[in-house]
Amino acid sequence: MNPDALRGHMDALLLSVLEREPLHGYAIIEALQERSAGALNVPTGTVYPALRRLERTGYLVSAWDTVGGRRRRTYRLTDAGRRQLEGERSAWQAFTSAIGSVLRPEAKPSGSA
Amino acid sequence: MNPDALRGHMDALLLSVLEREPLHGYAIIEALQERSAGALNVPTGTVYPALRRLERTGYLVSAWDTVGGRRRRTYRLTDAGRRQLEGERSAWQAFTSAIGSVLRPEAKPSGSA
DNA sequence: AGGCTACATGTAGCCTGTCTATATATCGAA
DNA sequence: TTCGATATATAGACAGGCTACATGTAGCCT
Repeated sequence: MNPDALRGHMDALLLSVLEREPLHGYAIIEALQERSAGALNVPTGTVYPALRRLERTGYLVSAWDTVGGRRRRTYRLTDAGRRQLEGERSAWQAFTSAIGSVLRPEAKPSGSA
Repeated sequence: MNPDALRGHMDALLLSVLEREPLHGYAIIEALQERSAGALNVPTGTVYPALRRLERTGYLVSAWDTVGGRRRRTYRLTDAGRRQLEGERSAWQAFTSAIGSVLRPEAKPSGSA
């Protein structure tokens, strides 16, 4: 997957994966892989800064906890984050629809000139 | 439309719009708008450099001509460009499928824990 | 004549999000 | 004691789309 393709869609991905339950960064990366059947392999250097950015913006809040001696920072959606997720979903629809309508190979109308 | 969203998809768009017939830059911008029902408003500062890049790569070739006293640089697909377009199309399918499967709000299985 | 809009191309430089590479630390298994 | 998995974090590179600007023709309106 061309890395540039993700540009501008990471936020939607992260928000979406946190919709059902709070998760920590590492688990988010795994969830992304699972849900996409392996197609989305997002490096930590992308996810961790993105999560912090989303927290700074107010879409997420985080809290530290320790499980089995390991420290985790668990993120959960805020109300603003849920609203944002809805916006991201419709933006995604509009986006794929627009690109799709250009990319779709138009069958030439039968009466060719 | 979030400008970042286009990142990595411009090439596919340009190649696709040139599939049927050669066009010059200005006409390509109009074609993009028409085909996307106004959703894709790509500035000249994006299109012209991208076209040159695609020509440098070998997916397009250009030729100058003059119509009504105005100079135009008309681009057409090379064979490599057509092959690339096919690749872009399947990459687009894979991309939307991957993102879509993450974004799609999963209906919780009826028997909630 | 002057001004405006549409047509037409082009570039410099900014912006910013993703990636690579690296660092740190715990735990369990070999 | 070394290794892989788990877990977080940051610096700096990279690159492509965008803003803003520069240039010029044609045709219309007043």
